[in-house]
Amino acid sequence: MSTRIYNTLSRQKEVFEPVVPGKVGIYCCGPTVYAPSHVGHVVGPVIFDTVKRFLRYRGYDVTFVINITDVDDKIINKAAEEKTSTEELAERITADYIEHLGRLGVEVDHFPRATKYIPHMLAMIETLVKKGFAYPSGGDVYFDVTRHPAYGKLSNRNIDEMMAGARKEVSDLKRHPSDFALWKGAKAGEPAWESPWGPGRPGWHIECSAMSMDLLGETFDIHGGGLDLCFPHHEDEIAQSECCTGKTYAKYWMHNGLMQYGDDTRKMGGRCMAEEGDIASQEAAKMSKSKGNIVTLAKLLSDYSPELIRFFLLSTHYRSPISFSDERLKEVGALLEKAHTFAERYEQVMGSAFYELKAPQTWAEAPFEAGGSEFLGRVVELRNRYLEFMDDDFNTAGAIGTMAELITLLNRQAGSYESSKDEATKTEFAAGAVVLKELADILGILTKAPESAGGDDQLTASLLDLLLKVRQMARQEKSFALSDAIRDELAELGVTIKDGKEGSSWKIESSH
RNA sequence: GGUGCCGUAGCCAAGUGGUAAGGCAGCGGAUUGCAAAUCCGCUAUUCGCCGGUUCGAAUCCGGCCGGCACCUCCA
Repeated sequence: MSTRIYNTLSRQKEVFEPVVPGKVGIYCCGPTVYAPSHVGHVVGPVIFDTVKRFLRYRGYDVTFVINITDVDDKIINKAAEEKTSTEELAERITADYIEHLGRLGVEVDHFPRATKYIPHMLAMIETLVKKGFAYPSGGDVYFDVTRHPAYGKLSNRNIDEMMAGARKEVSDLKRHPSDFALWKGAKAGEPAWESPWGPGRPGWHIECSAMSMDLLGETFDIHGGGLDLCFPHHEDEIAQSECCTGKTYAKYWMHNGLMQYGDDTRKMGGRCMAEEGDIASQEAAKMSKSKGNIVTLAKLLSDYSPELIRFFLLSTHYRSPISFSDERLKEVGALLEKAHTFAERYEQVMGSAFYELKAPQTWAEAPFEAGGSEFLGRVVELRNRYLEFMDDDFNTAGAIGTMAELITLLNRQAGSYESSKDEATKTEFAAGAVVLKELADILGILTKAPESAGGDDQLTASLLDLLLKVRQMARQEKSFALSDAIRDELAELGVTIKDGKEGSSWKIESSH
């Protein structure tokens, strides 16, 4: 069984073979920290976290890196606007970002900061200059794209064609219009570091090369990011890295589709956003503002559970664009709720929490020959289909489909046990539930019971229990008008009543 | 103009040569005092359009239509 990855470099799916057997390094381009995170900033992290989880399940030792760009013009401008230092602004936004990733279940091994890697970058730039791939010019240092024959291999472009479409003015400090800055001479008042070419700061792309190679090696496995970063950012990373080391930089390039807001197609997937001065983005911003659909992550996570956001992002194949809307979120939420309802049922049947189940963390530990009954045969079949989907370029949308089928199968088995009270049926049910947990762990969902919106306190719980007791009396006396009124009115307060064979239960629905 | 991605039911979404997964919504049934939850059944002769290749195509090729992204240095 082998995992295949769509590699942007070759524009086809390739069998995944790590550079170092048993180990995998993943680098994902993170945000420029100048404004609060929005939903687009977490698309890549959630996807690549899932890639990490799946590869770990497949037995690899995975290291996952997301960088933080904490030196940039946008940060400088924003800090000036807010009358604070760039350091303070960057720290604050970074903390906000990392906290949100944590809530979304994104497990990152390293968050390297650009400002901590200045010496690494300077060393690289010096090497590039020494080797003749870069040249100093007026306090800046530029990469000479004409010296790199493979320039354009990732985004499938050639420099001459691009010139035809060039629409911006070209700096006269450059030899070729496509040359890009490795180092930028400092202007007055800007954060600056000493360099052989005078005080300045790193260019846009060099940080990713320096940090990824330092943490993952000069040749590493997977480099990810939003589709919008493919050119020029990733193209330039490849050029400068491979010219510097003479080795292959990243083996597999994965690009995720961008988040879209309904009709408004403002891109949201990468670490950079359209400049405010850009006419197109002004219109987009206006449109978004009037629709009220620019959503910060903080706002989003106050309306929806982190788990739902994560599940939503995984419900579409990662290479497709994903549309953000409340309707879509609600739709996806229905399936997630079904899964949690199943978890409750599991607890009733087994007397222990589904969320606490210890499922196999790797493929090798999982008992693939569950054999025997038709039920377990079906479970294993569904697991295999799930894994085939994931092996095929991390098709989470397809995998979720098989999970939905597994839940239906498990519910049926639960019903079968509840009516027969047959111990063997129960044992099989338990084994099937472990498989569901195993598959959910790969997606990073169903890790804990959904948080209810308030009502966690003892008094509320006692009052609701009391209300249910009163209602039960009413039902026994067949005062259905009364019992229904209680149920209806509680429903309006967001409390759902379920009448089961074993008695009634209440549940406070979360806000959405 | 260049490069690339996409177009599958009311909606969302898998499927890349072998005869259309799954979810939401809807309808019918079981269950229920009625509900909720759960289960069962039904719901695309058809995959933007037109040609071609093939025994066979949503899947490959060509053309067209429609949507989107990127085409640089402070995106």
